[in-house]
Amino acid sequence: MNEGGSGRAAPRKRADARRNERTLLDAAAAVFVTSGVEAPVRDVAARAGVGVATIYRHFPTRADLIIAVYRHQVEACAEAAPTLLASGATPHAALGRWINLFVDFLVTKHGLAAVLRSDDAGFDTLHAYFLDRLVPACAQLLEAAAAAGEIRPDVDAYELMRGVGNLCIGADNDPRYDARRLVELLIAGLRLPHR
Amino acid sequence: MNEGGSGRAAPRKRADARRNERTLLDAAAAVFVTSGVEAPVRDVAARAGVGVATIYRHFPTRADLIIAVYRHQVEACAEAAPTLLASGATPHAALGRWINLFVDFLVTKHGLAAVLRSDDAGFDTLHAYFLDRLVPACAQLLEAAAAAGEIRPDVDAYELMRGVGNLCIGADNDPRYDARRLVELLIAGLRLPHR
DNA sequence: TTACGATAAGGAACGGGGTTCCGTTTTGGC
DNA sequence: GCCAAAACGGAACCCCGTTCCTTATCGTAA
Repeated sequence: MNEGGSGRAAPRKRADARRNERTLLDAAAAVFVTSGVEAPVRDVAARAGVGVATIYRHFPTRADLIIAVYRHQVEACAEAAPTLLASGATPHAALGRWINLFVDFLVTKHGLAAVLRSDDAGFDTLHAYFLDRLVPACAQLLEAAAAAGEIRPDVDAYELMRGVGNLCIGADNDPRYDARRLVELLIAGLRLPHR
Repeated sequence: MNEGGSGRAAPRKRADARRNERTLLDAAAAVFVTSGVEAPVRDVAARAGVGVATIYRHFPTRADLIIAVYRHQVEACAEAAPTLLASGATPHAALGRWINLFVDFLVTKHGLAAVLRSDDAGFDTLHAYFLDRLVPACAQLLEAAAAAGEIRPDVDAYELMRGVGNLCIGADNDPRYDARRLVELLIAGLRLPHR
């Protein structure tokens, strides 16, 4: 009875280490909800009842902790793309719904959009993960919509994802700013004038 | 012969203080160009050959220094709005050109867009200044374009400025990301389907 | 020209945050 | 139960914005 029997590569961690990893993920998730993604590392450590070094032992950088916390949701978002495409709606409608999923994800995570856009070297792995996972999903939708003649054919998935992410920055804590609305306008701007 | 004879409110600063203020503005401008707007205060002080406290004496917060450095260009941008409106083009074309001015300003100032969007309390005066100055200019263009039936009538100037500013974040140092293009798409999304 | 008070300067000091180091504790195979 | 390896905790370090306190400079008036 190894760990799920998936392989022998990982030498299996000690029991306390596994326990702490879970505890840390839960603590981080809780702190991120109340204080935002950029909450001090010390806060997460305190909430988990561990020392700061324990965080860095499990997650080499802040970015890795954030990735671990949100991995499930990012995966779900990526996997939603083909599902939406196959759901019968037009490709443009599927694109719109998928973008909405992404926007909802971002605006409900305080500060995540800002971190996603940070050019701090420490967040490179975070950028890479999000882009690797989501850009292909977005590209699939864009290609389908372009092939159907619904949108301009020259829209780059990377650029669009970056733009949408940027529009979501600061969408929390500012009642006068509605990121969803602006993203809708941006997506509307993609449409070809149908004639 | 007072200082320009505008009034007696300011007790006139000492000569060295005036000299240092100029020196600081020049140094800050130079440092911002090479290291970005978020360059360490100490770098600006070193470049100007003064102590850090001197910066804070002249500019109570980082934000005030940034405002002072870019004040001229922000004013010019704000004043361009009525000029463009009166220039004979359609209101929507004037809006497009004005937005381009704003975007060009932002993307050529490393990190300024990011700071403009920061929710750090220290940058409140910076936000207030930019918004106070530019939102009315933008609103004037939006109203004209809406009145001409060229764009949707329910677009808020504040929201649009925030959105455009957000789209400009990180536009430098990423050749795959073209903020101008995305902003164009966003502006295109404002148009009413003309029928 | 010099002396003196007000103004401004300089740099050390403080506080906060990310990251690392090292002595100590816990675990798990023998 | 013993011991080496693994993991832990928190102090330590570094960077950065901001403030404080001492020193230097300016400008004026004798």
